[in-house]
Amino acid sequence: MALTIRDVAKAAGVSTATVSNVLNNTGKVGRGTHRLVLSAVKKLGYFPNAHARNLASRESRTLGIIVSDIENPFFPEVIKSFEVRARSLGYDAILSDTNYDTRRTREAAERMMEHNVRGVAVMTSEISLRLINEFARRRIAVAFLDLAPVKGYSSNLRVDYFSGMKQIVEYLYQNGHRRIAFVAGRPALKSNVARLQAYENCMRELGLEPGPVLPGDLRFEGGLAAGTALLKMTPRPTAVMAVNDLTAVGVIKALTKSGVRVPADISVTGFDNTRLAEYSNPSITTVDIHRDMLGRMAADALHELCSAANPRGREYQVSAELVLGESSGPASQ
Amino acid sequence: MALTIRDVAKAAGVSTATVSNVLNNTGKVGRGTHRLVLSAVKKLGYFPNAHARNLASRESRTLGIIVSDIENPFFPEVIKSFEVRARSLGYDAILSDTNYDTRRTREAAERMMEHNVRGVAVMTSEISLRLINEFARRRIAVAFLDLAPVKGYSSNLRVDYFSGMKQIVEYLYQNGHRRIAFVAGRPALKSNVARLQAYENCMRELGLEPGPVLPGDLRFEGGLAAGTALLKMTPRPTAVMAVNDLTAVGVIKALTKSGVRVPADISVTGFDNTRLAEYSNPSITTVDIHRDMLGRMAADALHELCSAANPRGREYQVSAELVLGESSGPASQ
DNA sequence: TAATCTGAATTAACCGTTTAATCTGGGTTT
DNA sequence: AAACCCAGATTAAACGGTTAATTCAGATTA
Repeated sequence: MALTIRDVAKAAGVSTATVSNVLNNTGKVGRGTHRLVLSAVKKLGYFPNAHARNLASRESRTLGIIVSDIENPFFPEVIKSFEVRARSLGYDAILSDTNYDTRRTREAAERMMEHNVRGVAVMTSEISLRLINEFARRRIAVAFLDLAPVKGYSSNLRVDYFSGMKQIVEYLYQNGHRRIAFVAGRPALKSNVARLQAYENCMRELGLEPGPVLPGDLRFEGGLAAGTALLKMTPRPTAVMAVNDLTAVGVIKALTKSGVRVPADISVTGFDNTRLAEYSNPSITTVDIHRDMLGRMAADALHELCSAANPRGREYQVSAELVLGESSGPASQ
Repeated sequence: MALTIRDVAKAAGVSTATVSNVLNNTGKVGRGTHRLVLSAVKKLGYFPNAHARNLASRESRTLGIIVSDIENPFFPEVIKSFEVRARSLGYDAILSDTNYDTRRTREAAERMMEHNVRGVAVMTSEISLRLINEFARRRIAVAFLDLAPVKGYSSNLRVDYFSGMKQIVEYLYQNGHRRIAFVAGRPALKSNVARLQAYENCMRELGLEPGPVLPGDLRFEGGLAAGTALLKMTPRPTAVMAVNDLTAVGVIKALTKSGVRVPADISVTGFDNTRLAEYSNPSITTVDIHRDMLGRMAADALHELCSAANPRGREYQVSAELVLGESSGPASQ
């Protein structure tokens, strides 16, 4: 059917092993032959079959990444930097999306095994313990996002939510805010819980009573609902911290629709520093958690686990940084 | 290393061929044996190696999709529906991102060949004719987005920009707008040119002079610059049509920052109906081009090309539909 | 009863690479 | 000149599946 290494070998008048050695730069081939083979490759327009390669070589050169929702603006940047880094480390990268669904998560994990990945970055909470163990059994390296305690063959990327939340709370405090509400996400997600707890701890550290805490869903709609609920509260909070940017956008939308001004009447903050924070009107005060670094570190973590002789999982810290926008200001008296 | 079909065969006390036939549901295996094999598969936790499968079976069951930028909010939804459809048609799907870069586009195309895809959806303009021909030579089905004339082994998905633009222009016209500016995208992209031409034609159809046309880049920054430029114009347009939503957001940002009210002073419209249009404050009047349908149709188009005995490329139409938001209204006098 | 048929299983070749083991022949060493 | 080396090539056995060709046992038919 398509071109094979044999065609190239024949065209160059050498054996397939020689062609393979040229393509893999093993340094076992003389200069003259090397050139000869390369020119045959180019002339024929030959590309090696990735499947045959993967099958024949002892070690797989594929990394996988599983995210919950590619439409969530948090992920594309992570995915991109993961792929770029993976490629520059010599890996092929494959992506699966779970859509927050348990069945799809299982299918995604199975796909990773079918594709014989060397390692996989798991950036979703829906994954079951059974699958995690299955990865371990197959000696597939795993990098979790805010999920697992570090075990033998898995590392963990820990976003420093506490520091991020602390920066927001202190900033608001310095601007005179004392009643600071929080719009949470679904407690099923570990990272949502971590964010909420960080908020509560930071409030207490400053001698403030946490709350009110409103339920949300990480989505625009949840922010809208929370914003509407906020309007009915007495005394009304002077600031609202949302669990992520999208929620903050919803809150702002609900508030401004009712004639409440942001930030003159209420300050609103987000989290994640997605592009949305910048696009929003007013732009959102938020926390940058370096998503590109996150993707890169995931690839690095997997590479480290894969290449170490006696791999030990590590804990990676991803720092967070306050980014001021137009959605926050001094507390209204 | 990992489990193979031989392990399963041994555990079930049958040959590998039987296991293969069970897994592929060829219907050549008796009921009893079938059950026996399945239980062995389950007990061992076996998953077939996708590479070996792809290599051994004559026909590849993989489809690829190449997009220019996964961070562009236009694409994630397209990718998602493409993958879902591909999977339900029995294909594995792989994704590559070109980052608007020619070299990366070439690498993406090569990756598709290396992975021996059966067909590929090309949703970027940077692709070269040489690569397109290479696809044809290898009998790889191709589905283009707004790009190629239909040839033998490729189909084309044509978004009805004209209808979309017409709906916006007529809506603005009915609301009293006569001076309607346009913020374009980079002319290197076919779809940008199509949008611009549609705008110009629609204006002329209504007896209006097209223009001014401002340069943009499909990005927030371009919108910002265009918005700033607009403020200096006399007579100032009463409405601005942006080439996409992101640009519209930038335009709105620049205008409101200078105290110009949207839509009271100037109406602004976008295109694509990304979630951004909804999140924006004010929300954006835009055109929905059914991105989920786009992804699904791409997969369908490829499947059709792959499965037909004598494949003929087709032209697919993707309709467009006006979605009213808060960013537009009657023309200021 | 012998011949034939048929459904269900097996055998073995093949898919396109990699790679360990082997071969080859001219240059060094003694 | 015989013995030895070694860089540079080849040979052939995997890798984990699929599938056409083949075998086999039991049921059907003449």
